[in-house]
Amino acid sequence: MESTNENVRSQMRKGVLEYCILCILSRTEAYASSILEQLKAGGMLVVEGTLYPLLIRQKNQGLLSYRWEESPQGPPRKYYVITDKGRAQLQEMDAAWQEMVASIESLRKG
Amino acid sequence: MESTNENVRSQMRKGVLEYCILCILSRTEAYASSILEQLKAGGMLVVEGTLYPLLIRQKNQGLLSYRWEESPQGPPRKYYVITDKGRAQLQEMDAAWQEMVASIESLRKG
DNA sequence: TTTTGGTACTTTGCAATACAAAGTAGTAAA
DNA sequence: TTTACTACTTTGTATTGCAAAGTACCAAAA
Repeated sequence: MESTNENVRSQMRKGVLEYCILCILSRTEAYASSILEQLKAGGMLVVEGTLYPLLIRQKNQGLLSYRWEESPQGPPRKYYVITDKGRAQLQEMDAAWQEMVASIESLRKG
Repeated sequence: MESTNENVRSQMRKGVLEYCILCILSRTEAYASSILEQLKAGGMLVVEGTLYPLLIRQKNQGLLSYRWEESPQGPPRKYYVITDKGRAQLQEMDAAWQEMVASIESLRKG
C-alpha cells in the first residue's frame, strides 16, 4: 500500500497520454524513444509497452503518420509525424482538457 | 465518428472520477443520485453504472463509509461519508492532480 | 569472423476500469 | 392494484496501461 501515490498518479495519467503525445508531435517529429524522454522530462512517466501500442493506435486513426530514418547508431528509427487530422484532434483535446481543469476546480472549490 | 468529442472527454474523465467524488464528499455527505447531480453540474458527466461500483470500491478501500437514511419520497438513501483515510487520500490526489496539470502545461507549451 | 552491448521496435497476457443495459426494490399517488 | 418515480445493484463488454518477454538492426571489441 506504500505505492498509493504512484497508483493515483498512474490512474490520472490514463486518458491524457494521447493528448501528451500529440502535444509533443505538434512541435516536432520524433521517434518513440525520444517521445519517451520528453514525456519523462515533462513528469509523465510512461514505459515502452504503453507508448508503442498507443502510437500505433493513433496512426491507425490517421492522427499520425511516420517515416523510417537511418540512425547514427543502431537500427533505423520510426519518426512519427502529426497529420492534419491529428492537429484537429489536438485542438479538440485542448478544449476537452481545459474543460476538465475547470470542472475539477469547480468541484474542488465547491 | 461524430462523437469523437465525447470519446476524448470520456477518456480524460477516467482516472479523475475518484478524485471528483472525494472532492464532493469532502464538503458534505451525499447519496449517489445527488453525487451524480453535482458531477453533472460541475461538467463531469457520469452515469449510474459508473458511479455505484466506484463508490463501493472506495468504501472497500476505507475511503468512505455510509449510513442509511429515510427519504422524503421513495426508497431509503445510502449517504456516503468521507473518512479520515479518505481525506488523506484526497490530499494525495490534490498533489497528483496539480502535478499533472503542470506536466501537461509543460508539454503543451514546449 | 564471432561475440557483445546498445538501441529500437513489437507482441502477448493481464488486470483495472468506465459504461450500457437490464434488474431489483421501496414508496406513494392514481 | 396498477403506475410512476426514486434509488440502489448487477452483468457483460470493450478499452486501456502496463509488465515482461521477444525480435532485430548495428557497430565495436575480442
